[in-house]
Amino acid sequence: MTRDERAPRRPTITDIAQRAGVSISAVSYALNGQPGVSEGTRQRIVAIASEVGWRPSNAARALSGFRANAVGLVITRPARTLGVEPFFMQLIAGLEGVLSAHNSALLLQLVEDHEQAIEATRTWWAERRVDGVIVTDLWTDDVRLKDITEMGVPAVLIGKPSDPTSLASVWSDDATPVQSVVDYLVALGHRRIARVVGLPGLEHTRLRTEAFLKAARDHELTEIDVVTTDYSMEEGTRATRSLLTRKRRPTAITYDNDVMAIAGVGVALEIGLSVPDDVSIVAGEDSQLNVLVHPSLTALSRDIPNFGAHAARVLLRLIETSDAKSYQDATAHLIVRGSTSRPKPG
Amino acid sequence: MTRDERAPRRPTITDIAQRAGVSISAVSYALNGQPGVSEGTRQRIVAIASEVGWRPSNAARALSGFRANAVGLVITRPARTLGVEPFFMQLIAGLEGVLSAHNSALLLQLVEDHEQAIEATRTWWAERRVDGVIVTDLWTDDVRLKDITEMGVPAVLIGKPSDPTSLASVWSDDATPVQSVVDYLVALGHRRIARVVGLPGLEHTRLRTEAFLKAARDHELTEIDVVTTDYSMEEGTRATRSLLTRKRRPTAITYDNDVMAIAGVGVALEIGLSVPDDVSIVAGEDSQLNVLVHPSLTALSRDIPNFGAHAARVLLRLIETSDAKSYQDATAHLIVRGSTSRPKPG
DNA sequence: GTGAGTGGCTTAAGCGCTTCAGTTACAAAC
DNA sequence: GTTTGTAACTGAAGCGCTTAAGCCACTCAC
Repeated sequence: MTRDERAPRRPTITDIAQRAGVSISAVSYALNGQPGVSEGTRQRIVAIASEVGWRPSNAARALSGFRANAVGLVITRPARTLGVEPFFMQLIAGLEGVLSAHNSALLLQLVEDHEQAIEATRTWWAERRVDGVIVTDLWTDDVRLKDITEMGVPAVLIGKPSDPTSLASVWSDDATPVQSVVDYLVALGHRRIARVVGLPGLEHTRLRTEAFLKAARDHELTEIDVVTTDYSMEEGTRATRSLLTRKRRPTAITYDNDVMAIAGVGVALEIGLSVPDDVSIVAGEDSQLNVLVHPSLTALSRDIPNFGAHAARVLLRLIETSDAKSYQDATAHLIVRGSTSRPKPG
Repeated sequence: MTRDERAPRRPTITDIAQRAGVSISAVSYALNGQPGVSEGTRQRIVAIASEVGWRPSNAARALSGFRANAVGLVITRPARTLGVEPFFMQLIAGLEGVLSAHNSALLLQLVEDHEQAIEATRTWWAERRVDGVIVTDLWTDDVRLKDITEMGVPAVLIGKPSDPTSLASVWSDDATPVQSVVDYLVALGHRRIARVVGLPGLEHTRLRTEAFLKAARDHELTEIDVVTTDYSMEEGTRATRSLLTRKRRPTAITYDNDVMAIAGVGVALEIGLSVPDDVSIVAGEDSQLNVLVHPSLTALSRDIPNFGAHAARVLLRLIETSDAKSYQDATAHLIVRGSTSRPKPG
């Protein structure tokens, strides 16, 4: 296959070497800041390089034992829940900032299930397209961790894995925020609290639900409920409808994300209940969506871009030094807005 | 720099050649489906390759004149408007589907302005990290097109460029949908219609506004308004507030995206106006957000993943055959929901 | 004056793959 | 039985870069 004829041949270090009258090694040393060339020669070479607009060929660098200068992110979510979830875009924004500052590219792939995710990761790593990967949406007993460990690909997990692993992770405390939400609702006077949770297999779903149950026990709440969904609007709607049409409906519902919480508000209105008078709503993830709607939603907030930035930093460090150090990010905090209040007496 | 010692050395075609007792060329031919090996040998080689888990080194392939097997997408949007905009995630999902089926990776970069976007593209192309790029958010007289054309990087534009260019584009008719929205609103009885538009520099903003003005002339509407924003929720709020507090406020407002339309509903409620009784709202972009809120929003809908898929196909074709063929995608159509109705008489 | 550095450079090997130009063996053609 | 042709394979160059090893002054210590 021929190269692209339209574009003029891009300059290589050979061209620079010729123009400078030195060997290509000298050029390589000069351009990489390695010792082995005099300061004068280096400057001459650098000048020529920038004059001809030279850039290193990533393929050539990667081939001679260096990095691919890229990290991979595989997102495993059904396509329909993806668009509206601001989480991933924010995470990507955070990752990106750090990566591009380190001249690393971000490879993105969206897949439907874990098997495809593993396959994508395996391909990337086997083809040495990436130097490492970011793994999101950890499941309890996640099958991927074994594969990833075996592959030997540097990886940073987003979230705390359920089992001890040698893989590095960037995580934040899932239990405390849930606890504080329950404390808050109980303090307002709520006794019937329900939780609409995301995908049941996810480890953080488990952690949060556990924390919820513990908090309920602490407060001796007897009428609590946990409904499982897939994070989608539709299931948020379904879950809320089922909760709010019970004989003794909850006076407060907390959701694992923002999209479902908003769907929940819609259902309440549809049923003729007012938020927050008849039912208080708490979103488990914060985004602009929560302030976009009326009433604006009380939510657990985290700085997700920052979270992503941390993950990127840990991964780059891991790639660079093979030194895996997990990092605990800030804990989500409650932002009280208009969707929560004391329950109506009675 | 040494290779990663943790991982076992990955198999290369040399290993396969040894085990099969043939030359590496034979292996290369066999694995690429090229003529030059007998069927028996080919099968033996393929068997060994899959047994040892061989995958081609992307760097090596790229270096020997082949592709990088990746395409780049630079998204130029301020970070804060990105998270909530479902558009890009859907576009990415569409791109991704086609790309990964063709074993091409997607490189993603988020930048703040056009200069950074050009720089990112230039770097990717100069380093031959990508075989082509997708260009979104075309501006009127977009400065990038000249650079991109000069670079010679295969590119597909999302949207119709304002000036004739040799670059391929995937676009949909922007004028007709706007026209149909105005027709619809006028048919309902609206005479005072406002439009809240996105970034003023964007070409499709210009096209739509032009279409809006033309439609208004056609219907002899004298009290129309166009307010400029940056697509963000905040500016949507600001624009709506300014429109709805005028002495003669519009009875219908159309927005260039969904996020601002939702913000607009919020403002109406805050002012004490009812949607759609006092003011009808139309969102210019459809997503699940529109059905998430109450009332659900009448919107212009497009199949964005499909749009992305088309763009990916055109780009791959362009890369493959240097044959640039623009593609007109389906025109957005109006989906009537609860946010529009006849204006209150008076 | 010799030996031992040392700075500044070059040579060459090698990363994993593709591909062009042979080479060999063997069947078909005459 | 020689030529011709072709299928099946090998050799080797080359993609652009890094880097170990070598070479050649030249300086400095003794």
